[in-house]
Amino acid sequence: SRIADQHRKLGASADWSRNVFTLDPGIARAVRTTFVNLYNDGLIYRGLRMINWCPRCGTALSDLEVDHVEEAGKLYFIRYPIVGEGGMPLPDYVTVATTRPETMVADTGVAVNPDDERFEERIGRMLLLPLIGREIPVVSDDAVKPEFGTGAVKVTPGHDPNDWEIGKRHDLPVIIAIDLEARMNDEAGPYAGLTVDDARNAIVTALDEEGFLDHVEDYVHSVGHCSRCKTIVQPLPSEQWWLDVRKEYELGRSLSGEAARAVRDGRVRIVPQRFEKDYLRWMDNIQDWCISRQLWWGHQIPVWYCPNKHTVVQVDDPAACPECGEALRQDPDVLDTWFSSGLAPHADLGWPDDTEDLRYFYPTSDMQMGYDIMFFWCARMMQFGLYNMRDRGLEDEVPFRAVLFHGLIRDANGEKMTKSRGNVVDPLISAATYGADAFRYAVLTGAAMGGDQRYQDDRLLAARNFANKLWNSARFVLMKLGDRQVKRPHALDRASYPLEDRWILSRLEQLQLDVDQLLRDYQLGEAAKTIYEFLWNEFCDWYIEMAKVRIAAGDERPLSVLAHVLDYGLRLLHPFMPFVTEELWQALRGHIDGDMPSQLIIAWFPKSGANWKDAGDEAAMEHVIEVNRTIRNIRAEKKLEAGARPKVYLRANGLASALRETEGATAFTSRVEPEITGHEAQLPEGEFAFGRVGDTEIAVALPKVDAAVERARIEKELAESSAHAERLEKQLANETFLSKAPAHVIEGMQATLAETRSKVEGLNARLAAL
RNA sequence: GGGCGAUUAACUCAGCGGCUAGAGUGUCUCCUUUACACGGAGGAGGUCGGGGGUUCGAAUCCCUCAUCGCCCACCA
Repeated sequence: SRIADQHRKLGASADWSRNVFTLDPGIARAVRTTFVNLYNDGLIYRGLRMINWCPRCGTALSDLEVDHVEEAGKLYFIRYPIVGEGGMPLPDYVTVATTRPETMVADTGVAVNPDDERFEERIGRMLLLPLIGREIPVVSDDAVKPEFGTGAVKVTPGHDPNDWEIGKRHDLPVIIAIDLEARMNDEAGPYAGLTVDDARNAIVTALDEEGFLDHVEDYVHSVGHCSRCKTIVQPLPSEQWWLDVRKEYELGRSLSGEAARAVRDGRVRIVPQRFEKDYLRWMDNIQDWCISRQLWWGHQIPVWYCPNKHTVVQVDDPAACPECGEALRQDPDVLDTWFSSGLAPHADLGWPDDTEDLRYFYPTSDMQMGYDIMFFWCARMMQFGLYNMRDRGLEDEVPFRAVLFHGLIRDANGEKMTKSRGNVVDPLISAATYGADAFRYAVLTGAAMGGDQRYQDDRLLAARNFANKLWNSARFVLMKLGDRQVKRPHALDRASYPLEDRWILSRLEQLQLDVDQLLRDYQLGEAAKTIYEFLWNEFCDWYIEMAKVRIAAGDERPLSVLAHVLDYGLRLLHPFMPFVTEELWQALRGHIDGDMPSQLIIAWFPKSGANWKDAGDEAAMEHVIEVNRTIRNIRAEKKLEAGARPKVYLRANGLASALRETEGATAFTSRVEPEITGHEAQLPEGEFAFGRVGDTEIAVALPKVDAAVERARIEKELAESSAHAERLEKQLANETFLSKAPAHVIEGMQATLAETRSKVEGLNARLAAL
């Protein structure tokens, strides 16, 4: 199918051998079995009730398939004359208010609130229905709100759900005046044959001409539309099949009750948690579900009738009526498609059969869907799963442990994508333009979990650039590997590795820890972004650049680190960007000695043992990076020639060894000639630009210095640093802060303050020297 | 009528109690340096919607207002 094709092209790593289709025989049997069980438990019944009817689709709809849209309409106030002795209308009347005057032809009563003094004497009297001439009674009913309209409401049991209930309570007749095509029928007398809209106009005009129309007010109210075709739905009484979701099928257990309980007691985790409230409110207030549809496509209801009014409800097609042997005719209606979808997790695994798949894979760990189908799908899977799996003794076993609700993708203007608007984006076109991996990454990181996002090309572009960056970095690693096969670096040999190796390996461990935690929290986008940042900003920007120096000098040890970090990086990124990572990994796998299966997709996912984790190494390397940034910053500000290789004096204390260890890298990546000394060392004669990182003083030799520009630069930096130091001092002088804040926060702040103070000192010294 | 979400750099979005608020795109300067110009180096750009409160400390928690969006509801 088209959608399966899209899923494949976007890299969904599904087990396609277990692909199922709604109308597959296995699912059909699950549907029938469920129906029959629910029927036998008395939860499914056929009944005449108010339904939502779509005149265009020609079918009943469930409440969920009706969209309520606010519309500017009118409230019509109509006078219904009171009938006196001998059936003559009196000059007195009751005025009712309605938004649908055309339904008055089917009125069979007028209702008022029993406590409404204004109508006390009217209750029980008869009214003469204008235009039609039928006599209808005034009844009293609690459902009427005295403060709305006139306090009197016309009762149309045939065309209004409320009135249907009122009518039942007062034994009012039901008149149906609107047919299944939304046209007036013979009950509408002179208006028969008109559409609902035309009838409304004609009736209002007639009422006005004959003096029955009191007045008209503007009124905004919501009108139900078919969610599929947007046609205004008609409330109609109709014989349909219903599922009673509140009725107990066992002591204390009902479909909605169990589905709500599973979430309340945490057996099912809803992510993000805020959707839990929506789910529970809906489940707690649920009404019977109209499950029959008058459509040609779907699972036909497994109910048969014979001419002698016998009804057969069973899973397998019956040959003849078991009671009288007459021929049977199957109910022509089909089930709401969500009835079968709701069986997904267990029916897909073979239920009602006792299959190995069902035993092994049920329940599903994580379920995922857009929040817009939470009630349609998630809610039904919960209900049916808990109900059906009782036959395995799993009455408390949920269909899935967690359900993730993601947001919707909107167009660049934030509009919902719809076929009618024509603003729908074909994911395959995006994938063809930017790559499926880029599409996946962009969509995954485009919004926080559960939030909607706008489809913007620049997000795709950024993701595509990342794929390209990854590709090129891997190309570099492979090029340097040549035909070598390397062993993974081993933490026991850590002392023999230089700082940058220890650093990137420590960072890689941290990445694994971070990704693991993020995935546990279902922060998929954050996990992807974290990997992106590691690979680009740490691996590519620093490690590869630094490794080049040693490789150029003939040192082969960085190759093992490069290969290992790339391997783990690809593994971590694979779930997010399966295509590039698999492709690159295929090229890489032969170069690493160790557990390298035939495909990345089946390779284990890295999980940190924290063997390389070393805070000291990370801090030292961070220092080196900052020193380099400062040097480059000075280069840029001083507008030094790109090809110039100025002398740089680094006067350091604590981190002097780290700087020495990475001296070659500094020389290469920042294009300078560094000289690392202690603080006591004297600078040679000449002009310098100064910087400072921690307790490392940086002096970049310059051709000549513009004192004014240098002073301005230092002053700006001084102002920022002083302000920062002041804030920290103030905070650290605060007794309450010191007593209440956690120790690590205070220590961190003290360290920062010390660093900031020495920076200020250094800046002041340089300013004085100028 | 209830409920939820959003409001952070020019744009699209992260961050959701702690150390000078981040990313991508765009923009400015420099660089065709031997993986990558779909690139590299550096920079500019934000009183985190308004107002109040809680706290040693708030973009982050509470209240309130505003604007936008969504969901639910038998709104004659």
